[in-house]
Amino acid sequence: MSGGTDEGPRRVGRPRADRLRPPSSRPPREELLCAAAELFTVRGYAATTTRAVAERAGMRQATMYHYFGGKEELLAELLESTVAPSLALSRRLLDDSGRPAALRLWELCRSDVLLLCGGPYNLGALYLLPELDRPRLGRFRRMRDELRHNYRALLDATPLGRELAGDRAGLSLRGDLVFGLIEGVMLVRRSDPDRPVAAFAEAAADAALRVAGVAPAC
Amino acid sequence: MSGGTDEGPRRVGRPRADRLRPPSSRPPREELLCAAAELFTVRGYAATTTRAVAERAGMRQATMYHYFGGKEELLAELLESTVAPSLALSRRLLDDSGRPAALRLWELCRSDVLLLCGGPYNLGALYLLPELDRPRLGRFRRMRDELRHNYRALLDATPLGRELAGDRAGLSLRGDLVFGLIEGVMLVRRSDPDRPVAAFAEAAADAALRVAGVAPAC
DNA sequence: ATTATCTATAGATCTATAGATAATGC
DNA sequence: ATTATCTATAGATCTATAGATAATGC
Repeated sequence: MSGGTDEGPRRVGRPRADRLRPPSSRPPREELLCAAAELFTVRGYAATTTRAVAERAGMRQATMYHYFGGKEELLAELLESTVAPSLALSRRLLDDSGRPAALRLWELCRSDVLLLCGGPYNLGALYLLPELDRPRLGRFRRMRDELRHNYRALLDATPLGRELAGDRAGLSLRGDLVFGLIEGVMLVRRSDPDRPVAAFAEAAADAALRVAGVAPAC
Repeated sequence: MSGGTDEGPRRVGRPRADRLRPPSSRPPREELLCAAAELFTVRGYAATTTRAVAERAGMRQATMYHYFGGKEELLAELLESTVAPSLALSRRLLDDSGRPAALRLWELCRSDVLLLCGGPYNLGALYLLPELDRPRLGRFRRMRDELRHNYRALLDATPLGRELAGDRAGLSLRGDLVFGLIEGVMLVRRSDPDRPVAAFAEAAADAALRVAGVAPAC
């Protein structure tokens, strides 16, 4: 009879005051991040107080400062988690010169949409936050810039990309439109949150290639 | 020598305390809306205080309440101004059955992008505000829903639309992707604010038709 | 008299820190 | 002893209202 899911609170430190909810097996940092993700997307970043985040994670307001320096640190960690996997994939795809560039671009788009729409919260909606300009979010901004740059590089490696190599402005425009379409899926998701994700991601990737003008079958 | 631009303060009511800036010829309501547009887009809606708006408009915080019931009313008026002209145009285009539907859809896209990117502030960035669910913004939500519906109706009237008339899910998906691409221009604008608007609007409209799959020349 | 503005402020927050407390670990 | 949490709070806001004031209009 041992090994059940609820092995009782064997934790160090003063017990929590909130006896209403189960002790929760996840580490407190994760509980805070999860609470922040929900509140930032549903109520808004600036409108969310540190008290609301902490209380939803089952602890008192002051306790949050044991794990994070403030709201901004929570935001930075959440944002980076939405871009890191796509960035890593984009690097791998850039190196993999075996397959056609258009195909690799398609895969990046599909995977990026999956990431943006797969999680329980629409974290992509935070990309328009004016707070993104704050210094502490510099690392996220740099990651996103590199991702955008990698989209561009894949597009340039395409047959159409080589053809238009002289037309820098035109290529830049197409690249930004593709990137905008992919990140714009957060708007689509908002208008219809219950759409099946897998099929949607493929449809969005198809659309991105049509925008780029490199659709395989047209 | 009369008829100069600065005919002196001949206004009713107690003079403003702020002597530092010129009396400003525009009506106070407009000054407030303009200040709010800048602050909401640059600093964020929730992060902007009533004091900041009023002071930027050249008056004291309390005076704002003479013109608006609060921040939310400013937001509602700003948002409606970004959608009203496109909505009116979409109605006219739906009635004008003389020209091909694809062409009319293109025109709506172009005009919508022009509206979203033409003004001095990126008001489209406010479309993701969680505050949009508040009751006072119901009118804006309904206007935007009708606009989305009219995009869909134009797409349905297209040759491809008639062809796919049975595939409701597919059409809905394409419609949402088109609408998402157009509203997503605010993301593109954010990443490159100084792009020439007119050419960009046409390029975005072209891209929208490619997403829809009804591009004239492909 | 009417109007647009001002000053002052009550009441309600919210953040971040200081210091106490109640567990486990040794 | 170490740790995770708690309680309490100082200081800094922010919103919305009450009531005073300084113009013009008649």
